[in-house]
Amino acid sequence: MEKACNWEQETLINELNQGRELANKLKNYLDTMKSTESCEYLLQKIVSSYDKALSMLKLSALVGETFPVTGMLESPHSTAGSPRSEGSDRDCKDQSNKIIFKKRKILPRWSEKVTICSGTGLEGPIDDGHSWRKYGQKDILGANFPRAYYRCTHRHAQGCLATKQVQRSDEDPSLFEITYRGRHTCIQASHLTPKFASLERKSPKQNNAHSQPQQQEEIQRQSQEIKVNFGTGLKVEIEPGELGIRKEIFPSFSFPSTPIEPENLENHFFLEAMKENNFMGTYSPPFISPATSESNYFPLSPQEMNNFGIGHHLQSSESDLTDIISAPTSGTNSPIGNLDFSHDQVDFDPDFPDILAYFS
DNA sequence: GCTATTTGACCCCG
DNA sequence: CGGGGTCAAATAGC
Repeated sequence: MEKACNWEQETLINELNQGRELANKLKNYLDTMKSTESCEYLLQKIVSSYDKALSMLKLSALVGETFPVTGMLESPHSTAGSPRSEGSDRDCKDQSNKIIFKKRKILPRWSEKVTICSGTGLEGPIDDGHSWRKYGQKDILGANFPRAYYRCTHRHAQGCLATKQVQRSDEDPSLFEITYRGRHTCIQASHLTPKFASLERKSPKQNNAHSQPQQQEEIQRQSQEIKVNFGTGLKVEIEPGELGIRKEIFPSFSFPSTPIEPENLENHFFLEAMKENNFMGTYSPPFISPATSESNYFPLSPQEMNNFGIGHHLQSSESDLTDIISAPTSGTNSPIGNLDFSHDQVDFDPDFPDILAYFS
C-alpha cells in the first residue's frame, strides 16, 4: 500500500504544483486586467492555499506520515487523500450505538463568526438552502447565552449528518459563532439555488420567528446567505481557531438507509479515489455507477459550495487541501453544467487546473 | 395529524 | 465527576 500511497502523494504534489502555477498565471493575467479586488484576493488565497498544501504534503512526506491531521483519523475517506489509510480501521464498524459519538470526532468541524449589523434590512427569512432542525440547547459554562444545536432536517431521511451549533457572543450579542460539523449529503438542498431556496423554502414558522432561538436560526441563515452575496452589512468570518480540527475531510457519504459497513468502506474508498483522479482530470472513471456517482456528486448544492467554498478561501487552506483531495464535485464533469457553479468552481480547487487551462 | 421546538435526562469524554 | 453533546417525550404551531 505504501508504494501506492507514495505515488498518490507524488501525483497530488504534482497536481498541486501545477495548479499553483496556473493560479499564478491567472493572477498575473488578471493583474493586467485590473480585475476586482475580491478576485485578486481569492487568487491570492488560492495561491497561498496551494503553497500551504504543498508544504504540508512535503512535510508529511518527509515525516513519513499522513497530513498533520487530527480530525481525519477515523474517516474512511481520509484514505483517499492520505497515504496512510487502511490501517486506521478502528472506525465505524463496531458498536452501532456508539457511532453517533464516534462521528462527533469524525466529522469535519469549522466555525464562523457572524456579526449581524442592525438596521440592514435583514428581517426577512433567509435560507441557506439547508433546512436545520433544532435538537437541543445547552447552557455553556462561562457563556451568557445558551448554545443551540441544529442538525439537518434530512438526517434520518437521507442520512445527512451535517450539524451546526450557534453560540451568541458574550461581549457582542450581535455576534454569533456558528460551528458547522459535517457537510450536507442531503439531496434536497442541491435542487435549489440559494435565492430560490431562500424564497421558496421559508416555512410559515420561520416567517413568524419571534422567539429567541428562531431569531438565531434566522440570523444564521442570513449569514449564510450573505456569504453568497458578500458584504451587505453582515460580517462573516471564518474562525480559524479550530485549525487543528478543521481538516476538511469529506464526511461519510451516508447513503440513505445504508450505514457504512466495512464492506462498503472499500467502495467509498474507491469512489473517493476515482473522484480524486477525476478532479485531476487525468482519469476517467470507467465503471462508476451513474446513480451512485450522481448521488454523491450533486448533493453538493451551490449553497453548500458557498458555505464551504468562499468561507474556506477566506481563511483556511488546510481545508482547501482536503477539498482538493476529496471534494466530490466536479463542475467540469457535471451534466448540469456550470449553471450555478460559476464561482463555485473558483471555490473548489479541484477544478482549478481545468479552469485555468482555459486561460492559458 | 404532522412537523418543529423545548427541555430535562442521559451518555461520553477529558 | 463535570461539561458538552444528543436523545426523546412533551409541547406548540399550523
